Amino acid sequence: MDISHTEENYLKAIFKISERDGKPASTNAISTEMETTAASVTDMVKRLSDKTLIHYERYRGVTLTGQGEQIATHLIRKHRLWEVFLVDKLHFSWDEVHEIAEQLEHIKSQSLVERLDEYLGFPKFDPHGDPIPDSNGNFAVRKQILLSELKPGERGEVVGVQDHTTAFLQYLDRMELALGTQVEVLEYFEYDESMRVLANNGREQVLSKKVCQNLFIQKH
Amino acid sequence: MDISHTEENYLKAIFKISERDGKPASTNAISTEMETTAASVTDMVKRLSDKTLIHYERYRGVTLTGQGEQIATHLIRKHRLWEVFLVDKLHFSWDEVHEIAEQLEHIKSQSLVERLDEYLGFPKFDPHGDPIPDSNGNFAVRKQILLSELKPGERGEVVGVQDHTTAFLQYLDRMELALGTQVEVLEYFEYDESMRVLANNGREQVLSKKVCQNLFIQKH
DNA sequence: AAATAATTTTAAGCCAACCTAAAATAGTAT
DNA sequence: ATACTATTTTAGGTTGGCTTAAAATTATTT
Repeated sequence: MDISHTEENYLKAIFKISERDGKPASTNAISTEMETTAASVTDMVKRLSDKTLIHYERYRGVTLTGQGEQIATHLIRKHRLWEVFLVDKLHFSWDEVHEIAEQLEHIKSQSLVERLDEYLGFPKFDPHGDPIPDSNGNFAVRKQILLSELKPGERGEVVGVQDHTTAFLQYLDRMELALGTQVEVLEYFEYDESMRVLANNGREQVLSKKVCQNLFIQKH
Repeated sequence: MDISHTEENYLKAIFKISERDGKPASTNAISTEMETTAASVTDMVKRLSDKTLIHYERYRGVTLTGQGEQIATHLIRKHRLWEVFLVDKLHFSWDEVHEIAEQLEHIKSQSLVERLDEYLGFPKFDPHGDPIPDSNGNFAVRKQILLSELKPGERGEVVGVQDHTTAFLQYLDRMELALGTQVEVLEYFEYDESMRVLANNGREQVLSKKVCQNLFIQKH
Protein backbone atom coordinates (compact mmCIF):
# COMPACT_ATOMS: atom_id res chain seq x y z
CA MET A 1 0.00 0.00 0.00
CA ASP A 2 1.39 3.38 -0.83
CA ILE A 3 0.45 6.64 0.71
CA SER A 4 0.50 10.06 -0.85
CA HIS A 5 2.21 13.19 0.25
CA THR A 6 -1.22 14.67 1.01
CA GLU A 7 -2.40 11.70 3.02
CA GLU A 8 0.80 11.89 5.03
CA ASN A 9 0.12 15.53 5.81
CA TYR A 10 -3.36 14.69 7.03
CA LEU A 11 -1.98 12.03 9.33
CA LYS A 12 0.56 14.45 10.71
CA ALA A 13 -2.16 17.05 11.29
CA ILE A 14 -4.34 14.52 13.07
CA PHE A 15 -1.43 13.46 15.24
CA LYS A 16 -0.63 17.04 16.13
CA ILE A 17 -4.22 17.94 16.96
CA SER A 18 -4.96 14.93 19.11
CA GLU A 19 -1.68 15.46 20.97
CA ARG A 20 -2.49 19.10 21.59
CA ASP A 21 -6.14 18.64 22.52
CA GLY A 22 -5.92 15.23 24.13
CA LYS A 23 -8.98 14.03 22.25
CA PRO A 24 -10.00 12.89 18.78
CA ALA A 25 -9.34 15.42 16.03
CA SER A 26 -12.50 17.10 14.80
CA THR A 27 -13.20 17.74 11.15
CA ASN A 28 -13.02 21.45 11.74
CA ALA A 29 -9.73 21.27 13.60
CA ILE A 30 -8.24 19.28 10.75
CA SER A 31 -9.59 21.66 8.14
CA THR A 32 -8.01 24.58 9.98
CA GLU A 33 -4.68 22.81 10.36
CA MET A 34 -4.67 21.73 6.71
CA GLU A 35 -5.96 25.06 5.44
CA THR A 36 -8.77 23.42 3.53
CA THR A 37 -12.53 23.00 3.87
CA ALA A 38 -14.43 20.71 6.20
CA ALA A 39 -15.91 18.94 3.19
CA SER A 40 -12.46 18.10 1.88
CA VAL A 41 -11.54 16.71 5.25
CA THR A 42 -14.58 14.45 5.41
CA ASP A 43 -13.66 13.25 1.95
CA MET A 44 -10.08 12.44 2.87
CA VAL A 45 -10.99 11.01 6.22
CA LYS A 46 -13.06 8.36 4.49
CA ARG A 47 -10.15 7.36 2.34
CA LEU A 48 -7.77 7.21 5.28
CA SER A 49 -10.31 5.13 7.15
CA ASP A 50 -10.58 2.70 4.21
CA LYS A 51 -6.82 2.33 4.40
CA THR A 52 -7.08 1.62 8.16
CA LEU A 53 -4.82 4.52 8.97
CA ILE A 54 -7.41 6.18 11.20
CA HIS A 55 -10.50 5.29 13.22
CA TYR A 56 -13.45 7.28 11.97
CA GLU A 57 -17.13 7.41 12.85
CA ARG A 58 -19.32 10.15 11.40
CA TYR A 59 -19.61 13.19 13.62
CA ARG A 60 -17.26 11.58 16.18
CA GLY A 61 -13.86 12.88 15.07
CA VAL A 62 -10.85 10.76 14.18
CA THR A 63 -7.93 9.09 15.91
CA LEU A 64 -4.92 7.42 14.39
CA THR A 65 -4.58 3.65 14.24
CA GLY A 66 -1.25 2.12 15.17
CA GLN A 67 -0.32 2.15 11.54
CA GLY A 68 -1.37 5.76 11.11
CA GLU A 69 0.51 6.85 14.19
CA GLN A 70 3.61 5.09 13.02
CA ILE A 71 3.53 7.02 9.78
CA ALA A 72 2.92 10.29 11.60
CA THR A 73 5.76 9.88 14.09
CA HIS A 74 8.08 8.77 11.35
CA LEU A 75 7.27 11.93 9.44
CA ILE A 76 8.02 13.99 12.51
CA ARG A 77 11.26 12.09 12.94
CA LYS A 78 12.28 12.87 9.40
CA HIS A 79 11.17 16.49 9.64
CA ARG A 80 13.22 17.13 12.75
CA LEU A 81 16.30 15.27 11.57
CA TRP A 82 16.30 17.30 8.37
CA GLU A 83 15.97 20.48 10.41
CA VAL A 84 19.07 19.51 12.33
CA PHE A 85 20.84 18.87 9.05
CA LEU A 86 19.84 22.24 7.64
CA VAL A 87 20.96 24.13 10.72
CA ASP A 88 24.05 22.15 11.74
CA LYS A 89 25.44 21.32 8.34
CA LEU A 90 24.10 23.89 5.93
CA HIS A 91 24.06 26.73 8.46
CA PHE A 92 20.50 27.82 7.96
CA SER A 93 19.06 29.75 10.87
CA TRP A 94 16.34 28.14 12.97
CA ASP A 95 13.64 30.35 11.54
CA GLU A 96 14.35 29.31 7.94
CA VAL A 97 14.17 25.54 8.10
CA HIS A 98 10.55 24.62 8.66
CA GLU A 99 9.30 24.95 5.10
CA ILE A 100 12.18 23.06 3.59
CA ALA A 101 11.88 20.27 6.15
CA GLU A 102 8.18 20.17 5.35
CA GLN A 103 9.18 18.95 1.92
CA LEU A 104 12.12 16.79 2.94
CA GLU A 105 10.03 14.84 5.43
CA HIS A 106 8.23 13.15 2.54
CA ILE A 107 11.35 11.58 1.05
CA LYS A 108 10.86 7.84 1.21
CA SER A 109 13.93 5.80 2.09
CA GLN A 110 14.40 3.96 5.30
CA SER A 111 18.16 3.77 4.95
CA LEU A 112 18.35 7.48 4.22
CA VAL A 113 16.79 8.39 7.53
CA GLU A 114 18.98 6.04 9.48
CA ARG A 115 22.14 7.25 7.80
CA LEU A 116 21.16 10.85 8.23
CA ASP A 117 20.52 10.21 11.93
CA GLU A 118 23.97 8.70 12.28
CA TYR A 119 25.60 11.47 10.26
CA LEU A 120 24.09 14.05 12.57
CA GLY A 121 25.27 12.18 15.67
CA PHE A 122 21.88 10.79 16.72
CA PRO A 123 20.45 14.11 17.91
CA LYS A 124 17.63 13.85 20.43
CA PHE A 125 16.22 17.35 19.85
CA ASP A 126 15.79 19.55 16.81
CA PRO A 127 16.96 23.17 16.48
CA HIS A 128 13.81 24.40 18.25
CA GLY A 129 14.24 21.99 21.12
CA ASP A 130 11.52 19.63 19.95
CA PRO A 131 12.25 15.97 20.64
CA ILE A 132 13.16 13.71 17.73
CA PRO A 133 11.36 10.38 18.00
CA ASP A 134 13.42 7.24 17.55
CA SER A 135 12.64 4.80 14.76
CA ASN A 136 9.98 3.19 16.94
CA GLY A 137 8.20 6.49 17.36
CA ASN A 138 9.26 7.08 20.97
CA PHE A 139 9.88 10.65 21.99
CA ALA A 140 12.41 11.63 24.62
CA VAL A 141 10.65 13.33 27.49
CA ARG A 142 12.11 16.18 29.43
CA LYS A 143 10.66 17.86 32.47
CA GLN A 144 10.33 21.30 31.01
CA ILE A 145 8.19 24.17 32.15
CA LEU A 146 7.43 27.59 30.80
CA LEU A 147 9.61 30.48 31.83
CA SER A 148 6.44 32.13 33.12
CA GLU A 149 6.19 29.38 35.73
CA LEU A 150 9.59 30.17 37.22
CA LYS A 151 9.65 32.15 40.47
CA PRO A 152 12.10 34.98 41.21
CA GLY A 153 15.42 33.51 42.32
CA GLU A 154 14.91 30.30 40.35
CA ARG A 155 17.20 29.28 37.51
CA GLY A 156 17.07 27.09 34.48
CA GLU A 157 18.14 26.52 30.91
CA VAL A 158 16.33 27.55 27.74
CA VAL A 159 15.52 24.24 26.07
CA GLY A 160 12.73 24.94 23.61
CA VAL A 161 10.05 27.17 22.17
CA GLN A 162 6.31 26.76 22.09
CA ASP A 163 5.78 29.39 19.45
CA HIS A 164 7.64 28.49 16.25
CA THR A 165 6.89 31.63 14.27
CA THR A 166 9.66 33.46 12.50
CA ALA A 167 8.83 36.58 14.46
CA PHE A 168 9.39 34.88 17.80
CA LEU A 169 12.52 33.05 16.72
CA GLN A 170 14.06 36.21 15.34
CA TYR A 171 13.12 38.04 18.52
CA LEU A 172 15.00 35.43 20.52
CA ASP A 173 18.02 35.82 18.24
CA ARG A 174 18.02 39.55 18.92
CA MET A 175 17.75 38.98 22.66
CA GLU A 176 20.51 36.36 22.47
CA LEU A 177 18.26 33.78 24.03
CA ALA A 178 19.48 30.74 22.14
CA LEU A 179 18.77 27.21 23.27
CA GLY A 180 21.20 26.34 26.05
CA THR A 181 21.18 29.80 27.55
CA GLN A 182 21.15 29.71 31.36
CA VAL A 183 18.68 32.10 32.88
CA GLU A 184 17.75 33.33 36.33
CA VAL A 185 14.55 35.14 37.15
CA LEU A 186 15.41 38.28 39.08
CA GLU A 187 12.06 39.95 39.43
CA TYR A 188 8.43 39.45 38.52
CA PHE A 189 6.13 42.37 37.73
CA GLU A 190 2.57 41.65 38.59
CA TYR A 191 1.48 44.70 36.68
CA ASP A 192 1.97 43.18 33.19
CA GLU A 193 3.22 39.73 34.20
CA SER A 194 6.63 40.46 32.75
CA MET A 195 9.93 39.32 34.26
CA ARG A 196 13.40 40.70 34.64
CA VAL A 197 15.75 37.92 33.67
CA LEU A 198 19.51 37.48 33.87
CA ALA A 199 21.10 35.33 31.19
CA ASN A 200 24.47 33.64 31.50
CA ASN A 201 25.85 35.91 28.81
CA GLY A 202 25.55 38.69 31.35
CA ARG A 203 22.53 40.27 29.71
CA GLU A 204 19.77 41.38 31.97
CA GLN A 205 16.46 42.19 30.35
CA VAL A 206 12.76 42.37 30.89
CA LEU A 207 10.73 39.79 29.01
CA SER A 208 7.03 40.19 28.31
CA LYS A 209 4.34 37.81 29.48
CA LYS A 210 3.96 36.54 25.94
CA VAL A 211 7.65 35.75 25.63
CA CYS A 212 7.72 34.03 29.02
CA GLN A 213 4.77 31.87 28.04
CA ASN A 214 6.48 30.66 24.91
CA LEU A 215 9.90 29.70 26.23
CA PHE A 216 10.49 26.24 27.62
CA ILE A 217 12.90 26.01 30.52
CA GLN A 218 14.52 23.08 32.22
CA LYS A 219 14.74 24.03 35.85
CA HIS A 220 17.78 23.44 38.00
CA MET B 1 3.14 29.76 -11.87
CA ASP B 2 3.83 26.57 -10.05
CA ILE B 3 4.79 23.30 -11.54
CA SER B 4 4.06 19.82 -10.29
CA HIS B 5 6.40 17.01 -9.53
CA THR B 6 4.94 15.14 -12.52
CA GLU B 7 5.33 18.04 -14.90
CA GLU B 8 8.93 18.37 -13.80
CA ASN B 9 9.52 14.72 -14.60
CA TYR B 10 8.10 15.16 -18.07
CA LEU B 11 10.39 18.11 -18.70
CA LYS B 12 13.36 16.10 -17.54
CA ALA B 13 12.37 13.21 -19.80
CA ILE B 14 12.00 15.54 -22.78
CA PHE B 15 15.38 17.09 -22.07
CA LYS B 16 17.01 13.69 -21.83
CA ILE B 17 15.43 12.39 -25.02
CA SER B 18 16.20 15.40 -27.17
CA GLU B 19 19.78 15.39 -25.89
CA ARG B 20 20.19 11.73 -26.68
CA ASP B 21 18.47 11.77 -30.06
CA GLY B 22 19.40 15.26 -31.16
CA LYS B 23 15.85 15.94 -32.32
CA PRO B 24 12.42 16.75 -30.89
CA ALA B 25 11.11 14.18 -28.43
CA SER B 26 8.35 12.04 -29.92
CA THR B 27 5.22 11.15 -28.01
CA ASN B 28 6.23 7.51 -28.04
CA ALA B 29 9.75 8.21 -26.79
CA ILE B 30 8.31 10.21 -23.92
CA SER B 31 5.77 7.54 -23.06
CA THR B 32 8.55 4.95 -22.93
CA GLU B 33 10.76 7.15 -20.77
CA MET B 34 7.88 8.02 -18.43
CA GLU B 35 6.50 4.49 -18.39
CA THR B 36 3.04 5.66 -19.34
CA THR B 37 0.82 5.61 -22.44
CA ALA B 38 1.05 7.78 -25.53
CA ALA B 39 -2.41 9.17 -24.78
CA SER B 40 -1.28 10.37 -21.37
CA VAL B 41 1.71 12.04 -22.93
CA THR B 42 -0.42 13.90 -25.48
CA ASP B 43 -2.59 15.03 -22.61
CA MET B 44 0.32 16.33 -20.56
CA VAL B 45 2.10 17.80 -23.52
CA LYS B 46 -0.86 20.09 -24.13
CA ARG B 47 -0.74 21.34 -20.58
CA LEU B 48 3.00 21.94 -20.72
CA SER B 49 2.52 23.77 -23.98
CA ASP B 50 -0.17 25.98 -22.42
CA LYS B 51 2.35 26.84 -19.74
CA THR B 52 4.92 27.71 -22.43
CA LEU B 53 7.35 25.16 -21.08
CA ILE B 54 7.58 23.31 -24.39
CA HIS B 55 7.01 23.90 -28.09
CA TYR B 56 4.40 21.50 -29.36
CA GLU B 57 2.72 20.93 -32.71
CA ARG B 58 0.56 17.87 -33.21
CA TYR B 59 2.41 14.95 -34.75
CA ARG B 60 5.64 16.97 -34.73
CA GLY B 61 7.18 16.07 -31.38
CA VAL B 62 8.15 18.50 -28.65
CA THR B 63 11.14 20.60 -27.67
CA LEU B 64 11.72 22.58 -24.51
CA THR B 65 11.37 26.34 -24.40
CA GLY B 66 14.03 28.33 -22.58
CA GLN B 67 11.89 28.23 -19.49
CA GLY B 68 11.34 24.49 -19.78
CA GLU B 69 15.01 23.82 -20.34
CA GLN B 70 15.91 25.91 -17.33
CA ILE B 71 13.66 23.80 -15.15
CA ALA B 72 15.05 20.58 -16.60
CA THR B 73 18.70 21.49 -16.11
CA HIS B 74 17.98 22.76 -12.64
CA LEU B 75 16.43 19.40 -11.80
CA ILE B 76 19.49 17.63 -13.10
CA ARG B 77 21.67 19.96 -11.06
CA LYS B 78 19.74 19.12 -7.92
CA HIS B 79 19.67 15.42 -8.69
CA ARG B 80 23.41 15.22 -9.13
CA LEU B 81 24.26 17.40 -6.17
CA TRP B 82 22.11 15.22 -3.94
CA GLU B 83 23.84 12.14 -5.33
CA VAL B 84 27.16 13.62 -4.30
CA PHE B 85 25.75 14.29 -0.86
CA LEU B 86 24.47 10.75 -0.49
CA VAL B 87 27.77 9.20 -1.53
CA ASP B 88 30.26 11.63 -0.01
CA LYS B 89 28.48 12.45 3.22
CA LEU B 90 26.13 9.57 3.95
CA HIS B 91 28.40 6.92 2.43
CA PHE B 92 25.86 5.33 0.14
CA SER B 93 27.38 3.41 -2.73
CA TRP B 94 27.01 4.76 -6.24
CA ASP B 95 24.47 2.13 -7.21
CA GLU B 96 22.07 3.05 -4.39
CA VAL B 97 21.60 6.76 -4.87
CA HIS B 98 19.58 7.22 -8.01
CA GLU B 99 16.12 6.54 -6.63
CA ILE B 100 16.60 8.70 -3.58
CA ALA B 101 17.98 11.56 -5.65
CA GLU B 102 14.98 11.13 -7.92
CA GLN B 103 12.87 12.28 -4.99
CA LEU B 104 15.27 14.86 -3.58
CA GLU B 105 15.55 16.67 -6.91
CA HIS B 106 11.99 17.93 -6.48
CA ILE B 107 12.66 19.81 -3.25
CA LYS B 108 11.99 23.46 -3.94
CA SER B 109 14.35 25.92 -2.32
CA GLN B 110 16.85 27.99 -4.16
CA SER B 111 18.99 28.65 -1.11
CA LEU B 112 19.03 24.95 -0.26
CA VAL B 113 20.64 24.04 -3.57
CA GLU B 114 23.22 26.78 -3.33
CA ARG B 115 24.14 25.89 0.23
CA LEU B 116 24.30 22.23 -0.57
CA ASP B 117 26.59 22.99 -3.51
CA GLU B 118 28.89 24.97 -1.25
CA TYR B 119 28.77 22.34 1.49
CA LEU B 120 29.86 19.71 -1.01
CA GLY B 121 32.72 21.89 -2.26
CA PHE B 122 31.14 22.88 -5.58
CA PRO B 123 31.56 19.48 -7.23
CA LYS B 124 31.62 19.49 -11.04
CA PHE B 125 30.73 15.81 -11.49
CA ASP B 126 28.44 13.40 -9.70
CA PRO B 127 29.42 9.94 -8.38
CA HIS B 128 28.88 8.41 -11.81
CA GLY B 129 31.02 11.01 -13.51
CA ASP B 130 28.09 12.93 -14.98
CA PRO B 131 28.58 16.69 -15.09
CA ILE B 132 26.69 18.88 -12.66
CA PRO B 133 25.32 21.96 -14.41
CA ASP B 134 25.90 25.31 -12.73
CA SER B 135 22.96 27.45 -11.67
CA ASN B 136 22.69 28.83 -15.21
CA GLY B 137 22.30 25.34 -16.61
CA ASN B 138 25.78 25.10 -18.14
CA PHE B 139 27.42 21.70 -18.10
CA ALA B 140 31.16 21.22 -17.84
CA VAL B 141 32.40 19.46 -20.94
CA ARG B 142 35.17 16.94 -20.92
CA LYS B 143 36.77 15.25 -23.89
CA GLN B 144 35.90 11.73 -22.96
CA ILE B 145 35.77 8.64 -25.14
CA LEU B 146 34.68 5.08 -24.59
CA LEU B 147 37.24 2.56 -23.43
CA SER B 148 36.39 0.59 -26.56
CA GLU B 149 37.83 3.41 -28.65
CA LEU B 150 41.25 3.18 -26.99
CA LYS B 151 44.01 1.37 -28.94
CA PRO B 152 46.49 -1.04 -27.36
CA GLY B 153 49.27 0.92 -25.71
CA GLU B 154 47.05 3.92 -25.01
CA ARG B 155 46.24 5.08 -21.48
CA GLY B 156 43.59 7.06 -19.76
CA GLU B 157 41.52 7.58 -16.67
CA VAL B 158 38.10 6.16 -15.89
CA VAL B 159 35.87 9.23 -15.64
CA GLY B 160 32.32 8.02 -16.09
CA VAL B 161 29.81 5.38 -17.05
CA GLN B 162 27.29 5.27 -19.84
CA ASP B 163 25.29 2.44 -18.35
CA HIS B 164 23.93 3.43 -14.91
CA THR B 165 22.38 0.10 -13.99
CA THR B 166 23.05 -1.44 -10.61
CA ALA B 167 24.40 -4.53 -12.32
CA PHE B 168 27.07 -2.58 -14.18
CA LEU B 169 28.02 -0.40 -11.22
CA GLN B 170 28.38 -3.41 -8.95
CA TYR B 171 30.42 -5.17 -11.62
CA LEU B 172 32.81 -2.21 -11.67
CA ASP B 173 33.07 -2.33 -7.88
CA ARG B 174 34.06 -5.98 -8.07
CA MET B 175 36.62 -5.26 -10.74
CA GLU B 176 37.92 -2.30 -8.72
CA LEU B 177 37.31 0.04 -11.60
CA ALA B 178 36.29 3.11 -9.66
CA LEU B 179 36.23 6.59 -11.17
CA GLY B 180 39.77 7.91 -11.18
CA THR B 181 41.35 4.56 -11.95
CA GLN B 182 44.19 4.87 -14.46
CA VAL B 183 44.05 2.24 -17.16
CA GLU B 184 46.22 1.09 -20.03
CA VAL B 185 45.00 -1.09 -22.86
CA LEU B 186 47.44 -3.97 -23.26
CA GLU B 187 45.76 -6.05 -25.88
CA TYR B 188 42.67 -6.09 -28.07
CA PHE B 189 40.97 -9.34 -29.09
CA GLU B 190 39.23 -9.07 -32.39
CA TYR B 191 37.47 -12.34 -31.78
CA ASP B 192 34.98 -10.96 -29.22
CA GLU B 193 36.10 -7.32 -29.16
CA SER B 194 37.30 -7.65 -25.58
CA MET B 195 40.41 -5.99 -24.18
CA ARG B 196 43.09 -6.86 -21.70
CA VAL B 197 43.53 -3.85 -19.50
CA LEU B 198 46.01 -2.90 -16.80
CA ALA B 199 44.75 -0.71 -14.00
CA ASN B 200 46.93 1.45 -11.78
CA ASN B 201 46.08 -0.75 -8.81
CA GLY B 202 48.16 -3.42 -10.52
CA ARG B 203 45.18 -5.47 -11.62
CA GLU B 204 45.25 -6.82 -15.11
CA GLN B 205 42.02 -8.15 -16.50
CA VAL B 206 40.07 -8.81 -19.64
CA LEU B 207 37.00 -6.63 -20.13
CA SER B 208 34.18 -7.57 -22.46
CA LYS B 209 33.02 -5.53 -25.40
CA LYS B 210 29.95 -4.51 -23.46
CA VAL B 211 31.97 -3.24 -20.53
CA CYS B 212 34.37 -1.35 -22.80
CA GLN B 213 31.47 0.35 -24.54
CA ASN B 214 30.04 1.60 -21.29
CA LEU B 215 33.09 3.08 -19.63
CA PHE B 216 34.08 6.66 -20.31
CA ILE B 217 37.79 7.37 -20.41
CA GLN B 218 39.73 10.58 -20.49
CA LYS B 219 42.72 9.84 -22.63
CA HIS B 220 46.22 10.94 -21.78
C1' DA C 1 -38.17 20.46 25.44
C1' DA C 2 -37.83 23.59 21.72
C1' DA C 3 -35.31 26.78 19.19
C1' DT C 4 -31.09 28.32 17.52
C1' DA C 5 -26.26 27.84 16.42
C1' DA C 6 -22.38 25.27 15.16
C1' DT C 7 -20.44 21.38 13.12
C1' DT C 8 -20.30 17.77 9.92
C1' DT C 9 -21.74 15.32 6.01
C1' DT C 10 -23.71 14.79 1.44
C1' DA C 11 -24.34 16.20 -3.24
C1' DA C 12 -22.63 17.85 -7.34
C1' DG C 13 -18.93 19.24 -9.84
C1' DC C 14 -13.92 20.81 -11.15
C1' DC C 15 -9.06 19.75 -12.43
C1' DA C 16 -4.75 16.97 -12.95
C1' DA C 17 -3.13 12.81 -14.28
C1' DC C 18 -3.98 8.69 -15.69
C1' DC C 19 -6.33 4.79 -18.62
C1' DT C 20 -8.48 2.03 -22.99
C1' DA C 21 -10.40 2.02 -27.41
C1' DA C 22 -11.26 4.18 -31.61
C1' DA C 23 -10.09 7.63 -35.10
C1' DA C 24 -6.80 10.42 -37.51
C1' DT C 25 -2.45 11.31 -39.42
C1' DA C 26 2.19 10.22 -40.99
C1' DG C 27 5.57 7.11 -42.86
C1' DT C 28 6.79 3.15 -45.68
C1' DA C 29 6.40 -0.28 -49.10
C1' DT C 30 4.57 -1.98 -53.16
C1' DA D 1 -0.61 6.49 -55.98
C1' DT D 2 -2.39 3.04 -53.02
C1' DA D 3 -2.23 0.17 -49.32
C1' DC D 4 -0.49 -1.01 -45.17
C1' DT D 5 1.80 -0.02 -40.73
C1' DA D 6 3.19 2.76 -37.05
C1' DT D 7 2.44 6.72 -34.51
C1' DT D 8 -0.31 10.13 -32.54
C1' DT D 9 -4.49 12.16 -31.22
C1' DT D 10 -9.27 12.21 -29.72
C1' DA D 11 -13.08 10.52 -27.09
C1' DG D 12 -14.79 8.97 -23.04
C1' DG D 13 -14.02 7.44 -18.49
C1' DT D 14 -11.55 6.78 -13.65
C1' DT D 15 -9.38 8.40 -9.34
C1' DG D 16 -7.49 11.65 -5.90
C1' DG D 17 -7.98 15.86 -3.97
C1' DC D 18 -10.26 19.82 -4.03
C1' DT D 19 -14.48 23.25 -4.08
C1' DT D 20 -19.38 25.38 -2.86
C1' DA D 21 -24.00 24.89 -1.40
C1' DA D 22 -27.46 22.36 0.80
C1' DA D 23 -28.89 18.88 4.12
C1' DA D 24 -28.19 16.37 8.33
C1' DT D 25 -26.63 15.97 12.84
C1' DT D 26 -24.91 17.56 17.24
C1' DA D 27 -24.37 21.12 20.74
C1' DT D 28 -26.04 25.10 23.13
C1' DT D 29 -29.23 28.33 24.75
C1' DT D 30 -33.55 29.69 26.39
